[in-house]
Amino acid sequence: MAAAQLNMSQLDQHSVKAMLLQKHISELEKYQQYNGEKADSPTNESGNDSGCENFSDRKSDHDSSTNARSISPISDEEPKMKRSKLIDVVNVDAPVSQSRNMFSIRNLIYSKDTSDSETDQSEDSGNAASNSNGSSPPRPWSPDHEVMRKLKADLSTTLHSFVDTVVSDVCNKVSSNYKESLRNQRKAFHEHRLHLHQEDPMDTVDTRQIIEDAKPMLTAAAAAAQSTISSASPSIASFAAHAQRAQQLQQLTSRHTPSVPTPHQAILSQHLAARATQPQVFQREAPRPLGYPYTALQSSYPYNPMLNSATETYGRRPFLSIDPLTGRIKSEHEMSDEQAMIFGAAHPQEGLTPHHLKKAKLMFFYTRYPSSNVLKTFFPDVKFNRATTSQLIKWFSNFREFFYIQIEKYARHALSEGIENAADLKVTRESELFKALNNHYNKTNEFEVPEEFLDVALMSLREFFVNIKEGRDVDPSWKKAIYKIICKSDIEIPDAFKSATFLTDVAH
DNA sequence: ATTCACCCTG
DNA sequence: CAGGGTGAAT
Repeated sequence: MAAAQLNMSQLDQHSVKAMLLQKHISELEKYQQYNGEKADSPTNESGNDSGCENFSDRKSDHDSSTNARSISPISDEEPKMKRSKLIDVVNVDAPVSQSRNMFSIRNLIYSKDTSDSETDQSEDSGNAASNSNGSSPPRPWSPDHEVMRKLKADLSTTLHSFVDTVVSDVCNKVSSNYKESLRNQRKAFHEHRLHLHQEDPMDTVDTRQIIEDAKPMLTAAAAAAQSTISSASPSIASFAAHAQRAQQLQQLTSRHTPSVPTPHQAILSQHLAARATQPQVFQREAPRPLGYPYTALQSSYPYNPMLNSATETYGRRPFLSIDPLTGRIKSEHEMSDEQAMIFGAAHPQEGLTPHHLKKAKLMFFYTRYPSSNVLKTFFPDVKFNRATTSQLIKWFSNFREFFYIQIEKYARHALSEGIENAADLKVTRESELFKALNNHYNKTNEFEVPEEFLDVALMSLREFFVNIKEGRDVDPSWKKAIYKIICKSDIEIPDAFKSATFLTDVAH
C-alpha cells in the first residue's frame, strides 16, 4: 500500500485516470462475482413471536448472605437451557436487493475526496486490497482496447441498471405512497368513500415532493456518468445516451417544480464540481467479508456525504438516500415529522398516546410477554425509537406487575377462605378477580375479553395458590417459576389489532 | 456499555 | 404509570 501511494504521487493525471478505470473494472468484476456467490441472501427474521422462549431465568444468588435466593427445585422438570430475555429486541431491516454492482457507481457519485483529506494508511489499505483480487498492485497502465471495451460494456450495463433502479424506486415510492394514503383515507372515512378523488392536494404535493427530492439522485447519476466519461475518454456515445436519459428524467421532474436548487443539489454539484476540476483517486472501503451483515448498521457506513456532511451543513435530513450496500433508494429511518407526513404511509408518530396505552392494555389480554417485534408490528402508526420501545416494554412490565399482584392477592384470599384444593379455584367473568383485572385493562368494558385470558388468570391463580400453600413464597424468587409457566400462555394477537384505527373500529 | 426484567416507590 | 435502582445478559 505504501508503494501504491508512492506511485500515486508520481503518476500524471492520465495515469491516474487510467488506474481509476482499471480499478472500477476490477471492482465490477469483483462485485459481479460476489453477486453470483451471494445469490441467496440471509434473511434475519427472528422467529420468536411468543416471547416465551426468551424467558430469562435469572437467579439472583448474589445476596446469599442475607437471604438465600435460589429457585428451589420444584416438582417439574427445571428447563435447563439458557434463555435470553423476556422481550427480545431485534431490529430487522429487511431490504436486500440483488443489484450489488451498483456499488461502483455509487462510489463514483459519493466517494470522499482523498486529496484534500489526509490520506492515511487505513484509507489506502482499501485501495490496495481492492486491487489484490487478481490484478497486480498499481502498475503503470496503458489503455488497452480490450480493457476499454470491457469497461465500456460494464459501465454501460451498470449505469443502465442504476438509472433503472433509481427510476423504479422513485416510482415505487410514489405509487406506494399514493396507495397508502388512499388506504388510510378509506379507513378514516370508514369504508363508504371508496372512490376518493385524486385531486386531493396532499397527494399531489406528495408526489411532487418525492420527485423533487429524488431529483438530486438523478442529477447525480447523470452528472457522475458524464464526469466519469469525460475524464476517462472524450466521447463514449453509449454512455452519453444513458446520461442523457437520466438528465431527461430530471428535466421532466423540473417542470413540476421551480428550479431552485435544493440543498441536496448544491452539495452534489459542489462534490461533482470538485471532482471534475481535480480528478481524484476514488476510494472504496476495505473489502467486506462475504458474511457481511448488510442488513444492519447502514447508518455507520462511512462514505455517504449525503448523510454525513450535507445534513450537518444544511440541517436537513435527506429524504431519500442511496443505500450504500444495495445501491437502491431508501427512505431515511429517521425522518422529520414533516417528511414522514410527506411519505404518508403511516404517519409515524413520535410519542405514545393514551390511545396506544389503551390498545396495549387490550393486547395484554392475549400476550403478557410481547416481543418488541410484535409490538412494532401491532403499532404501525408509532415511530419506534429507543424511548418509545422502552416505554411500551415498560407498559407491559407494569401490566404484568398489576396482573400478578392481583392474582397473588386473590390467591391469598382464597387460601384464607379455607379453600383446600387448587382445582376448586375458578375464574369467571363474574369473579372479583376478573372484575379487578378488567377494570384495569378494559375499564370502559368496550372490549370483550377473550376466553383465553380467563384461562391464563385461572392458571396463574392456581399456581400462586399452590406455591403459597406449599410455603414456597419464603423464597424471594418464588414468583419467577410462575412467570416462567405463565409466559407460555401467550397467544396470537388478532390481526385486527394491527390496524392503526383498531380502537375506533372495534370499541365504538 | 447497553438493554431489559423485576422491584420498589411516589 | 413513570422513575430509579439492581442484577443479569449480551
